[in-house]
Amino acid sequence: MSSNSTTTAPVKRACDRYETCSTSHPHPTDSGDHSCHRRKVKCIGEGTNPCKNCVSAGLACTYNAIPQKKGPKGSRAKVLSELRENQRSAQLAAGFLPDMGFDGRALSSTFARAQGLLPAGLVDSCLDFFFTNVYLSTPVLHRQKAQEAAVNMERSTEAYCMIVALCAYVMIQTNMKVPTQMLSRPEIAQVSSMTLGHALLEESVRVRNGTDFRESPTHTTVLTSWFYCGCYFGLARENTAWVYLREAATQAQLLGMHDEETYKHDPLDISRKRVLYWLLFMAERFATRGHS
DNA sequence: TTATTCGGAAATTAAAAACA
DNA sequence: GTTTTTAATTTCCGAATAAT
Repeated sequence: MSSNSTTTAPVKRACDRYETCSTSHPHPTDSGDHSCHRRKVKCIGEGTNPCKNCVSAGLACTYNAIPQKKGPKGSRAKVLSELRENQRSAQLAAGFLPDMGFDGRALSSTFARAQGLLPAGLVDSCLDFFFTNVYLSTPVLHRQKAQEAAVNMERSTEAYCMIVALCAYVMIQTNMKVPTQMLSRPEIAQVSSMTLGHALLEESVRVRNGTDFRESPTHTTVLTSWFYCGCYFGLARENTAWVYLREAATQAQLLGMHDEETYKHDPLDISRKRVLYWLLFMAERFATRGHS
């Protein structure tokens, strides 16, 4: 923060990075491919354009990239919850504790989470897959919100069920190829992504049944039901799919998602909630006509 | 020898938590 | 409200490697 200007030059902005899109991967053909940022060298020249490095390399020099936002995202209590969870696991292993829910409630083993079914790496690749392939046609969830839910899933059953449902949806609907090195149990590597998706769907449904989510619906629970609906359609279990669609629509109604005033304070999510609500509304309409 | 690459330390920044 | 802490991104040092 306090750079001594008499002895050290202040850090300047390096000429262009790969892309302006925050989540994209570097693309070798981008004009910024040989920039100081890419080369990890000091951008020489008092903010001049072109900078001296680009001049000597005979390259175009631009400063078009929009920097990403810095700083923590989502809850910061990640480390603390990780420590708590480690301690809990150790005590569980030693047989000192009954299995507790991540919301602090005691869980019967019927509703406890399955261990090792969904490693963090797999969550990340499912999210990547979702936002590069599925999201374009159904932008119902903001990437940053999804990332926050993924971080919170350790301690929030609601976030856990939504993320597991999202992963199941990706695997069932798109038949995403699961990289085998991401699977913590070697025996899982043998099964198809459809089967793994089915297992994840059942896990999410089972764990959610241990909560009273119906009494306090949220955007997350609506999304979870929506993903269940998509999963069951993918599995050709249409009647179950319709039930979850109606559940999602009812929760959305209870939440007041039809009234944009209720979520105008959340600019990050407003368009996603709008899309989700209208998607549910139209699907419900379609369902009513189809069954009448 | 000089040029280039890239691991990672240090600097920077902003959000969350703690405090008054 | 302000301050502190934490966690994220960005810059670019300097060792390793490649090219001449």
